[in-house]
Amino acid sequence: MNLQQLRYICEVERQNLSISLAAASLHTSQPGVSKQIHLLEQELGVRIFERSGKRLTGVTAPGRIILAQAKEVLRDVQNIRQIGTEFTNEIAGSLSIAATHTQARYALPRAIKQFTGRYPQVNLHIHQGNPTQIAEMVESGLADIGIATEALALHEQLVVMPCYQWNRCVVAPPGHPILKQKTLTLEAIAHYPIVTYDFAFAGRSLINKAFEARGLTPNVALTALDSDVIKTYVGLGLGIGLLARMAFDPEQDKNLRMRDCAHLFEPSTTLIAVRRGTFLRGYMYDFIEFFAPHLTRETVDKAMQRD
Amino acid sequence: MNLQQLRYICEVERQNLSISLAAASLHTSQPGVSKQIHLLEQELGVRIFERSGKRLTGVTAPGRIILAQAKEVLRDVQNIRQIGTEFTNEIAGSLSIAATHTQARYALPRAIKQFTGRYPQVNLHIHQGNPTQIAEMVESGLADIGIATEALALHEQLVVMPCYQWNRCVVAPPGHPILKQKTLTLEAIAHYPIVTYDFAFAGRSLINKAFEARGLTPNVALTALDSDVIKTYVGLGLGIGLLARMAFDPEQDKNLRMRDCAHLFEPSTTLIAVRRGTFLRGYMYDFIEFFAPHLTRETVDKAMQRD
DNA sequence: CACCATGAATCTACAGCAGTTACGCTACAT
DNA sequence: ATGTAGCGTAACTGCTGTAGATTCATGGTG
Repeated sequence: MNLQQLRYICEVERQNLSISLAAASLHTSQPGVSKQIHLLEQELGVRIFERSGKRLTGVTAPGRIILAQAKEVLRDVQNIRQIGTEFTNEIAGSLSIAATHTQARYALPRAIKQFTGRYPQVNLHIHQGNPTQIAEMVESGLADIGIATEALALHEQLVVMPCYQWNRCVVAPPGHPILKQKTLTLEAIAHYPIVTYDFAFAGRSLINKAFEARGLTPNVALTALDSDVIKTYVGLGLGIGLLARMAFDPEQDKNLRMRDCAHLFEPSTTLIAVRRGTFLRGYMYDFIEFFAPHLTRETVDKAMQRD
Repeated sequence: MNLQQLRYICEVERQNLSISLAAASLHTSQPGVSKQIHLLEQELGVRIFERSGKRLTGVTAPGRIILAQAKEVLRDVQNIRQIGTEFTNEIAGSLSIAATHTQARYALPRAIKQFTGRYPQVNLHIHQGNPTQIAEMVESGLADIGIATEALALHEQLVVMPCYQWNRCVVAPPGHPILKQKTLTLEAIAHYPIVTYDFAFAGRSLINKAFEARGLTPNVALTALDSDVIKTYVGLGLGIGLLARMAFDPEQDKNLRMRDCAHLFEPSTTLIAVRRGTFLRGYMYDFIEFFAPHLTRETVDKAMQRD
């Protein structure tokens, strides 16, 4: 058994069971891949792939387990490489962050600015996605760090740490009656058409819960995937917006007015996640600390230990 | 990078930084090992071993991390091999159990008997040791399963599951005054010289705690590493024995008499441990279930998932 | 139903690398 | 000072993995 063989079977699976595609993507020849896979299957004494004639048609039961382990091995090998570069060149490398739109747009910029100032030689990649996609990106190693408010805690492979709490606000065009209410209530909000987040995002479930608890059924006119879309439609007079407090910037959103409503909803906690067992470069620890100052290197290490 | 190189550096570390010994133990030549290690160091760009001239004198900081990861890789590779044999030949293989003397002598035999009846083709190894050694054996992969009462819970890498509870008994030669007491008390026990377990073992700390709680200082005449030694010295009249209830067998220990004292001490829980992330052969699940019937395959899997 | 396109296995030739043996060099002990 | 244990270097050998050409199996299509 060798690492090459493990790479081959993983790539073949990733390429929908095509040996030819896998060979191409690994810059090698199709017969080479074919042969190595056969050798591995022979050595282990089990078929990894199901075949009908000469086509690969599926993954066998043992194959599934073997593939999972093989991925584990390859990740660990990748880790060893990381360790090498970390000690050779502490300030260069790449950092890949997966975050939701709201995080990327409103929470990340400050940390990113600090980070690029400190580590100009680190290539930065920000992937945007919904919380589930973010969890998957971190799990698969496509992203080093994931930031979101939901879904992360469900994944066993992730080490999840709380960053900060936040709550919501109501935005409306100037002069809207909701802005004149003495005290803002859920009843008042439910009275108008609402523009807010899609279900997959930003604690949308908490919003619904609050209304339900009061026996109210809010009139949600439009759900959007990000705060900017919400604000745009509120600006168009489609209704009042219900969004993350941090997503409102009085400087920029001059065409809207905001009222805080932290007292109406449970606060949400933004989480940061890394894959368990991954070797974190020095600058990754620093980025985490820029983003959430209480998450020092020691805190993060402890969380990863605890698991 | 390849698996061979990782094997080499691990073995060199294990052999106290001797390349020659590592080469011998891996059945290859010294220059081959030397060369591969240099190649790996070159590829990673960091020295793994510290050298003074041509001698290896230590492990560098990055080396320590790399070695840890390398061991992880090798274990996972071993796992893949296990998966192969599991599906090729479900009933053959080997099972290595690490247990304390008391467990091996009194608790294991029944499960072992059932096991060998069911799986005659599985090679069985029982390693004896103190709880700390047992934990290390399981962690390093030297043993598949560890059974002990203490120390296991401290290791992060282990998945620990409770098996059964037990308590202690007093043994003494026939006619000893302690056997005639109407009700057995700690005071009565403390009145005689005691022969019991060494501190590392079998909830010895619980014994001390019970006496301290009553302000008693027991007169411990002799501490032993196993129950049989204790019984031997009690037979010689050195004092009364305080040992695990299951370690007294009226059939065999005809020269001694026993009094249960479950009411005097907190019960101890015997634990079973496997290394997290290890692939368990089918028969290993079965062994665990033979030993502790409530630990079904599902229960064990869940415990390993949870971590 | 025949034909074709696609994709995997087989065969052969070759290149590169791991492993071996012989030898030189360095550190440390006596 | 000298011997010895132990690592590195060099040249060679053999094996293993890779590439290219070809053959074989499958499934789709007119």
